[in-house]
Amino acid sequence: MVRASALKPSSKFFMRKHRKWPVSPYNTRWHQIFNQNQAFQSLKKSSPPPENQPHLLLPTLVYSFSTYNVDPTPEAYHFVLKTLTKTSQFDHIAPVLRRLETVEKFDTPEHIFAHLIGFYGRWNRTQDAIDLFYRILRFRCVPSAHSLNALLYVLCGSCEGLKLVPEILLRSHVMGIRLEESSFRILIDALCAIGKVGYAIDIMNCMMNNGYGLNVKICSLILSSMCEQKDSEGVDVMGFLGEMQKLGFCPGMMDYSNVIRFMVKQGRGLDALNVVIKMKGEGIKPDVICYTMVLHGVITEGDFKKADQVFDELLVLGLVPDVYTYNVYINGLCKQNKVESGLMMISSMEELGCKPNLITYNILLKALCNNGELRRARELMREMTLNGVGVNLQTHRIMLDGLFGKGDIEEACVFMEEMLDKVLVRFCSSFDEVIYGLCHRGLACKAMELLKKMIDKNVAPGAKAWEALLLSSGSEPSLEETTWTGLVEPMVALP
DNA sequence: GTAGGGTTAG
Repeated sequence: MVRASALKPSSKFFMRKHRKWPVSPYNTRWHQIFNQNQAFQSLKKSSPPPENQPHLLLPTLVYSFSTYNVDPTPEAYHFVLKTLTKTSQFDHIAPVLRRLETVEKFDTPEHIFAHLIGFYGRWNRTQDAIDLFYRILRFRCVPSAHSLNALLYVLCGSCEGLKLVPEILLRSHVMGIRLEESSFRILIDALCAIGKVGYAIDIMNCMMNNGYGLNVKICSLILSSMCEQKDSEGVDVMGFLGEMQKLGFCPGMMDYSNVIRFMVKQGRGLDALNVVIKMKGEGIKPDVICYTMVLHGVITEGDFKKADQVFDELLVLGLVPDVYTYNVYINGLCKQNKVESGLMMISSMEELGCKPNLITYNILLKALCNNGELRRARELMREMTLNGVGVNLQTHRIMLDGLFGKGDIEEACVFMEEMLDKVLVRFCSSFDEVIYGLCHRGLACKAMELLKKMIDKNVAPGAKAWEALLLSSGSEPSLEETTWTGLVEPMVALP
């Protein structure tokens, strides 16, 4: 057969001129569509405000189309349903669906159901969403993964919903729906989000058994979820990675940084270093973040020689260490008791245009305090303020622990009072130490004074402070009954 | 199309 469009313009003209039966201008498909459009426009124009008169929407639809003597279109129904969902008119949805199901003859487009299922989900009406899904066939609609996915999104939003998934999947099979990659993806996402990585792997395997190829994003997601497992004992990340690589997975920078972080968290710094070696072998240049994590891991393992090698290597590769890298490195120096070298790093960093931050200073302050060099610690604290780096609770705690550790209890008390006046703090175990120390030196009165101040400032004393005070109260005649009740009452109100 | 991911202490 020759299509009209394939004919020459002159022949088309000929056919129109010599048609055997003239076509009625009122009965064409074109005319019907025109009328339906007119009816739809009139529905849109005259539709009542859904907030006040939602019950009038459906009659308006029926009226608009009957005026133009045409059947209502799926778009008109979708318009009415969208209007109702926008204003959350749950009760008025059912009659519209009923008419759509029993009166209309057209095949209802699936997207109408996907939209409604999503709407029910957003309002936690899971059962409504499920019921509608089961009803889809009755609307002369062949459901696909589109509406199934809409329902899966709803179910994956809650633990109770997730439990219903197996039943829904079986039912979908009966309904003739073919699971798509996107459906598997939704399930895997949900399982990873609740930490059920084992099940997520099962689903991925099931997906590949269904003829789908390896999906890089799903692989990465499962790998990163494995790395985030709280109970990481026995989690074989490298084993999984190897298996996936055999199947053609090419891990990227983020995959490897997840693995490195996992190793370092487990205290396996040298394994993390091996990951970097593996990366280089695969032609991926690890970035400064990977190196910083590995440096941290190696230092935690106490292998300072390796740490220096790692630091040199990153420089050779042309990577620019940033404040994180320097902090890790300086921390390593301090662990080796090379505080002077650490302090010198501050100047080198500044020369290289990398400003030391609060953490840099806290690391060095702690090292100085641990060495009993309180005077230099105070100097450094002044210096950091001058450099525009603010102190935090941790800074104060380091100083207080330093003063207390050096046995300078009087200084410690002064410092603690300063903290209570200046620093917003809810709890600080160092305060307990000071109170404990005072009690053990027979200075229970001073201890009591500080405790009162703590309670005034809404700072909760810990068990150690209370215990020390109770034990020393017997030998201290100055602690009267009223003092105790005065202390205990506000304590009850503490968080 | 890109970003994401890393540091003290408790």
